[in-house]
Amino acid sequence: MTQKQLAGIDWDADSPIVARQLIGVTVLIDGVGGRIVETEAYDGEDPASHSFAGPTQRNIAMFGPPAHAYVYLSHGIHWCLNLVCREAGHGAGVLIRALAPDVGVDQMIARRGTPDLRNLCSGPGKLGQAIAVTRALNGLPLDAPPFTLIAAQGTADVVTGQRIGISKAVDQPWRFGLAGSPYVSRPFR
DNA sequence: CTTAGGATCGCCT
DNA sequence: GGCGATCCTAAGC
Repeated sequence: MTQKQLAGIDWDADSPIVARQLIGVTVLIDGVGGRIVETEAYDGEDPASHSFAGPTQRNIAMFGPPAHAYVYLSHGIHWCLNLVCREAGHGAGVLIRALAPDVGVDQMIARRGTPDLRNLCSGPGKLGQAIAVTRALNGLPLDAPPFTLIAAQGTADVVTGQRIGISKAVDQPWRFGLAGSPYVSRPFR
């Protein structure tokens, strides 16, 4: 399997396309994780994106090859996971906002400190804590350990909405979710 | 159920 | 020095 076909995703496509395709894909770090139920798309020409102002030391991974990870620290507290797409140089990526906890649930419960399944991975920061996202993962390829990606089974029923927690390009409907999932960070409307 | 504020630190100006 | 692709808690309705 070539990297561009990893998990059945067209990694060279624009980030909204990839963000939609990622719904239902299983992502694991060291064998812990689950099915992606919520994503957000970002792009180098998108004012809300970290990559909008061009490459910097922090966001350099977004300008690297697709199917790699971009990890950043949010509000000094939360490590958040993005998957890079398009060709190198575009600064495009997809923020993983929520998972359905499937594999290694006990470990996720221990890391999060709550047994509430809906509270384990329902948000980018929570998910980062649950599956142990760290700065060490920044720039790593997704087709090798500690990452495991597994293609979605069948067709996912995807809903769209406004991205959360940003102040620019608020009208861009680049948030994607699995319809009816109890594990999204906030309901779609 | 909705809103408001604090925590906390690396990055950019 | 200011600010954030967030989360948690507390208080108000």
